[in-house]
Amino acid sequence: MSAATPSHRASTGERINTSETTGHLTKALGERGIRLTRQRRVILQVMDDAEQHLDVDQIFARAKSIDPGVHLVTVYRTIELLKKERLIDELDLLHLRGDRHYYETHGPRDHIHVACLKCGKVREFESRLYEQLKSQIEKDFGMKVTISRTEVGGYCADCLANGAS
Amino acid sequence: MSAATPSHRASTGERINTSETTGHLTKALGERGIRLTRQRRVILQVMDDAEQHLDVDQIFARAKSIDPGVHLVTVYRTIELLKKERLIDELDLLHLRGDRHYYETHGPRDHIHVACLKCGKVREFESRLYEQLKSQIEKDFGMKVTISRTEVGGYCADCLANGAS
DNA sequence: ATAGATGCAAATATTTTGCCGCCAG
DNA sequence: CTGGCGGCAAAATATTTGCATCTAT
Repeated sequence: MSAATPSHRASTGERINTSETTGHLTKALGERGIRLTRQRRVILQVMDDAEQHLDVDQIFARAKSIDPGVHLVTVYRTIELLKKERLIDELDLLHLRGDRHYYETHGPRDHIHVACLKCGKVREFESRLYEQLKSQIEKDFGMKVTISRTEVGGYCADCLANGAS
Repeated sequence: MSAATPSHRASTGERINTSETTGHLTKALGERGIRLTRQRRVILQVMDDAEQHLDVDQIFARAKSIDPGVHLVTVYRTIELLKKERLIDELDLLHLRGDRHYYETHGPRDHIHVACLKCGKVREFESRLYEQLKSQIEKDFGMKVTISRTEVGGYCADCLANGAS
């Protein structure tokens, strides 16, 4: 959490899924009085259990393997719902692999996605500087910031060592 | 329309097009030995003259009004070329108005796009903090950062005054 | 019971591709 | 001249919508 000793997450962006996180999305929707259908429960579980950002097809595939009766359209509709409720974040990862979108549960702290343009590895990064930056924007513009997304691309240490541009 | 008057650009992201910028893209491509066709010159001019980020259809419309013989496919192909040459940046503006992409010429300094979720106004923001943040990422990961995109959403001073959430 | 969700198919929207004739260098 | 480029149509992707049916509360 300090600038000098940054608290970025594990190297490929994995998330350790502790028991506290399990069922988080389901619980959150329930508390808001939103109907929990069988299909929704499955999709929410997939999102909660995800060790990293997933695209729509990945979510669909995992959901289907739990319950074959989940339709792709329902995945889209549920994602839309979760976005509206601000429970998940949407990423593009700089369109590194085409224009698809990726989703991940909205954690307690915003983080930056850092992608290697050569090997495609994506890492997460948190920094007090990022929080300061958002505060500065709020102050300078007199606005309330509710969403932010930062994606950074470049060449990672490994790829540089192997002679990337 | 204005909050404080800090060190960022004009309130709706306009760019004053000085004579130094004119023809910048055309010149850059020429110097790289890339063929300058009639259609490309038109599209490059549109991008250079743009006072703000444009989507593909806007670029197409402006190009057609200069030279009706420009095809949409050529716009796509030229944008792809410019992206590859790192001469333009691609934005999504947080998918505020759907999933279309916006493009703008890559200026000398990176800037952040700040969008109001209610009125849709987009402003630009530059900060030393942002440069520091990128340096911190480079140092911590031992990587070379070559692209970065930050998009922030919230409610602007005007909309807050008019009772936005 | 009933508002709201899902499934399915079809519609949209956006971007890419194959092929051939044409033009910038 | 000639290899890359643009036009056209069609394909590929990605996402949304209409409507009848079903279900969580």
